[in-house]
Amino acid sequence: MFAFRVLKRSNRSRARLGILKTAHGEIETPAFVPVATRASVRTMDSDEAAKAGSQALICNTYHLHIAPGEAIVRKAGGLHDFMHWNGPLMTDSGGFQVFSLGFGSDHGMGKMLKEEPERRITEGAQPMHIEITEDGVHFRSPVDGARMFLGPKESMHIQKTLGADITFAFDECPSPLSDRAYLKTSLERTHLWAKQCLDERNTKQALFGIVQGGAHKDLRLESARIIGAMPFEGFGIGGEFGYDKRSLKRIVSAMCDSLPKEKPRHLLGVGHPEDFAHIFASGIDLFDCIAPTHYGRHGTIFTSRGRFDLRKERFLKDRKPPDASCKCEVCKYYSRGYISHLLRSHELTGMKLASYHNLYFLNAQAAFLRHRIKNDDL
RNA sequence: UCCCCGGUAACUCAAUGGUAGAGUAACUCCCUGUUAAGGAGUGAGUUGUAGGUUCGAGUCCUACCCGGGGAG
Repeated sequence: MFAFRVLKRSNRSRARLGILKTAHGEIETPAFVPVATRASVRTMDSDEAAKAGSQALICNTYHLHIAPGEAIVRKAGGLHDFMHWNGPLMTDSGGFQVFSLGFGSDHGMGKMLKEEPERRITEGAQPMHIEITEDGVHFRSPVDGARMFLGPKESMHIQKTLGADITFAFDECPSPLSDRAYLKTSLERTHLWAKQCLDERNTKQALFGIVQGGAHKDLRLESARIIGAMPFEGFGIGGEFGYDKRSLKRIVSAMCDSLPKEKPRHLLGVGHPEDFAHIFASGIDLFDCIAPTHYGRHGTIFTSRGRFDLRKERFLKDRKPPDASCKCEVCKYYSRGYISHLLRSHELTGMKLASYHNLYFLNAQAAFLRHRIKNDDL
């Protein structure tokens, strides 16, 4: 069961309020979707993720295939039972790992750039540790070095076995260093894979196609037109959008204009809290980001007054809560000083408290922006 | 009182008589569909003190100071 309904369109921006229904419950959109790569929002159990305001989670096909393997998850009753999460679940296809374990690893960089790069990856280039072919991608297991292959068929099969409510088509997330020629070839491959994923679809799970195209608006629009014409239940928007932050809003807005209006759009892997308003105003319904847990474990908290690195010594004597205007349990009971002490001592609880606050803060930020759309304020 | 061992960056320790280094901590910056409880960078020293030998001493010699151990 899958349905998406737009409840309200803003007359001030492309923002829209909606409700997405799955067999495991509804999602009020636009919504932030926390990342639970290995079937857990890092440092938290599923109840805590829910308490922090999460409506849905997104797990990863590649990671769960490697450990514990989809067969074990299925025998445990499927992903929902396995991780004791009764709400909507998504699985990402492993397409991002084509980048992160490929060119991303080679060049020691993430998918976002801050300035114009000096070197470019050109057509025909291959990453050092993986091989990208027409059919899919050859990886080596980080566990035992065994050869493994992930393509559209394989990804869809694993995702079916895992049993999330929403699945994603297998794509190539191109490196931000890719030149136009590489991007065009990669895009054709991603479009081909999208079709092959549709051939493997099942009736129990929704399938979202993924739009790519890098920072090139024309390629983005071409991708949105091609993927948008395919019978997906929704669409993921992947990759990067240029080193200038304003280009994200420009490109995402343009893509939302050319994707089917009645279907949900999920912005993949983007979402620092200061960008939420732009993301909403661009017409996005769902988006996920590792930021709350990733930054939390590294000691950075997001607050209404900006980011703070609680590992810094000056926070040890700080008796204030992480964010005075936050309603989360961490801010209710614990001080920056305590969390700082735990983080500086490498206590796992410090990472957890920071992660939990961050997650709550981001979910609350999304709820607040939904409220603003409701009140014609966004 | 004597004997032995030691004293080098904030901490723990390196350095055949030839430019004093590392790890940790500190500080700064970074992290966006998790290769990440991670990464990059910076500052950091009268080598216990005072002499001596030497072209050159953290290193060898003498005295003293401090710490640890042993003998009596």
